[in-house]
Amino acid sequence: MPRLERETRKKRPFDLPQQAVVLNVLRDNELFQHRFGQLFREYGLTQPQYNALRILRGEGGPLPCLEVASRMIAVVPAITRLLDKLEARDLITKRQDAGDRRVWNVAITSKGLNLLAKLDKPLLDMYRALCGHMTKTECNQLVKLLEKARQRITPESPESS
Amino acid sequence: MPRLERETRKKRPFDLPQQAVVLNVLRDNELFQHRFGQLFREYGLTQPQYNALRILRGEGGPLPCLEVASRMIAVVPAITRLLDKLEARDLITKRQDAGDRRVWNVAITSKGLNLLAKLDKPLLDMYRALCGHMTKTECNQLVKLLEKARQRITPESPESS
DNA sequence: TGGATATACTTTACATATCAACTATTTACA
DNA sequence: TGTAAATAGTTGATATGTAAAGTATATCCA
Repeated sequence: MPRLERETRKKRPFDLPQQAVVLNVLRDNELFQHRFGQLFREYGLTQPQYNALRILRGEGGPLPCLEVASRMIAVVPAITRLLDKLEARDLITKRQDAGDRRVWNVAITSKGLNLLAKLDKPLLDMYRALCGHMTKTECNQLVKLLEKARQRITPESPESS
Repeated sequence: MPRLERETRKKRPFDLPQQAVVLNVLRDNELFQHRFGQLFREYGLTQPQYNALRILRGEGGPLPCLEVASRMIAVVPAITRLLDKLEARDLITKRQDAGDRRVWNVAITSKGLNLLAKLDKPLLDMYRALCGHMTKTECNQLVKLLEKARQRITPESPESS
């Protein structure tokens, strides 16, 4: 019996190889997310909060709220509340755009940058702890296949099927 | 620039191949979950609700609440509410165990089975729509690598590091 | 046999995902 | 110009993930 079916004590085999792909992705994700969630919480963050901050750090400057949302594959209303909470903790700033007053630009603060910096090393350690038993070649191969697996799905607008 | 970094407009390359693995798993999962969530909602279910029902159908008989939780990698309090809601909709039954009165056994009802049956074909279509461009060989290889990737993580008790 | 411990949940509280509906502002165009 | 449509974001309601604390029952063991 393949591994996932044994782990979940599933009685029926997979109907399709594609089904096995999807369910195994979901499974790995659950396990990974659980660990990362624990780490982030030690630093007073949740995963989505961390993601938003990391996007802003990577950008290096202000971004419109919806741009942050699209990079996170977050549904729009979720971003409003998430960013509001980060702003309330002074981890980001949120300012109305001068040119288009519908737009609110958010940027990471130095307090936010400091918090992220504290997480950099523990995160690298976590990556190694979770997947350090895989060789670089295996990792690259797995990444390539994961890229191909999501090829048919538009990343920018998940709702456009 | 590797694909995920371009998709998310990330400016820095990955520090580790293991990091790329984890982040690509999270990415595929987000995209997959989004699509499946939409499908389930058309049938009045959420993903966790569907999972619980599928576990009970697969089992073919009653299971203790916590057994359902462990197969879903759900934290315990979440299961209580989820199962209560399914019971309120008559999709499952929940009965106190005669031998051990701490235990509540849940089982899927015929109404629950009918609902799941309606989803079987759309789900197979979805698997094909998402990953149908991958060959069987690629799927199997990807599954093997995903299994290896989670090898170090105990599936039964995610909290036991 | 009785008290400490373990087990199987439940309850509460807070954060996020999701949809639907709404506000404010801008753009397109007749 | 002025009205319809599009865009950017907010608000409200329901469901789940998570931790912490509580309840009921069972088990261990001195």
